Amino acid sequence: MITLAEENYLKAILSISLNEDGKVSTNAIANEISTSAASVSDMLKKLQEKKLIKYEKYKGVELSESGQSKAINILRKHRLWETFLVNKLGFNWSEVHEVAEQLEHIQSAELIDRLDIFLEHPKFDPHGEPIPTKEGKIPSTNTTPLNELQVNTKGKIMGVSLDEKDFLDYLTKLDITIGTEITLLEKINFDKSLSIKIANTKQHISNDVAKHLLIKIS
Amino acid sequence: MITLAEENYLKAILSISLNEDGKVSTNAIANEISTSAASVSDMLKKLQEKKLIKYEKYKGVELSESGQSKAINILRKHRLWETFLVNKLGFNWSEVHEVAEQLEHIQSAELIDRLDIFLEHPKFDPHGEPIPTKEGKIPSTNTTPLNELQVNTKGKIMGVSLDEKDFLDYLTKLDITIGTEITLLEKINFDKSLSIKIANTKQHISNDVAKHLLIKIS
DNA sequence: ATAAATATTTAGACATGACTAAACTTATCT
DNA sequence: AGATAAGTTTAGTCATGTCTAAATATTTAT
Repeated sequence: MITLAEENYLKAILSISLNEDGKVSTNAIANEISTSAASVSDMLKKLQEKKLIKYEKYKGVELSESGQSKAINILRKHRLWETFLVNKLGFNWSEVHEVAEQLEHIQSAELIDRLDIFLEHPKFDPHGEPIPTKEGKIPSTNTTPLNELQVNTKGKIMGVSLDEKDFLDYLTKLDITIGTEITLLEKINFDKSLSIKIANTKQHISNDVAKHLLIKIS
Repeated sequence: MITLAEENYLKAILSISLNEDGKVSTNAIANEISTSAASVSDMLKKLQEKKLIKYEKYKGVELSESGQSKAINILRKHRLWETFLVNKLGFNWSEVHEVAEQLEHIQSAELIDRLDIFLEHPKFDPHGEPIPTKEGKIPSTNTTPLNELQVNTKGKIMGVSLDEKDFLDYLTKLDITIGTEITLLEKINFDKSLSIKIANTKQHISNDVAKHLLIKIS
């Protein structure tokens, strides 16, 4: 059996792996789940014993086949539950993360199969992120972070890559949501901030915000 | 904060209290949650510290106000989730217990409020048991266990007081479900077993089965 | 190439929640 | 009432997962 703590470590390693390539460092994990590097080090030994990761002391870590499959399944559960919470229970997209973090650990394959059917096999969660398939594939989205676009590019917001209340509430205030048409007007070299146009209104956002907006160029 | 283990103890104490009166014994709890009396003894001390129970060594235990309120809330969550699993996801009534045992520990008052609305404020769970109100009341049902009825009484099955797969599957095999009309034909003194009539068919069931069938006399 | 800074691991402790074995309390039987 | 049985608690141990402080390894800078 896999414990709750172990699941959270696998999830953290997957999440870091998806954002950067190469092995995952102890510190990166410690930072991701707000714990000490020492605790991470302890846990990596246990995950290694269970063959859920490939780990060499001081060399960083990556998920094994079975570890990755488990981690992707947790991600699938997380995104399906978020979809349920927003589409069926009427939660706002900024309110669902914490609850989904609990729900993702419920153990029942049958439950997730039925939830998937009940939601009519959604492809994306409320933040536009792709829902991994039952077979453990994460569909790719062909989107680009807004801060990597060239000036004067026009596109549509397909999703956000950060699931944090403050961030999502701010987007809502800016009238930014999934499907919003957006044009990149100007990049400020000094602080990497961006001028954008949304619904014919000019706005200015920081690089920290822009890098989490996923755009499909039109 | 209350831990998962603590929640399970409160739930066990409530469950025993609902079936018999007076204080709850250490052994009864140990039996209910399949653990040792020693472990129960340890935990009772902790629950006492947190003022969730009233406990005197060797004298048994009862829930405090706040303990009872927490326990009833867990029961409410359990029964709402079971309703969701059966009514929305299409599970059979014999399959939902284990999953609901996990879901009942999800921490979010908002989630349960919204689930209750989504399910249109159900009064009974799939086993006919009353769903406690948000205010912590358990509606009474005015039903009698089948084995306590007098011979020749006719009634309707309103619910079952045991949520165990083998039991529920057996009922299904006997064509017994909620709403089934039933007549008590005969009580056998020797083993307390019963002859009953269901849909004009005579059947014979043990006392162990009968005591978990809740009847409204018609 | 070596020193300093950074990253990682080990050692030792602690809290939680479980266990067995032993001791103690309460109830029951003659 | 005294002995025995049944129920309960205590003592000591263990696994999990966390922590801080110290030791060790790796990387970076001069």
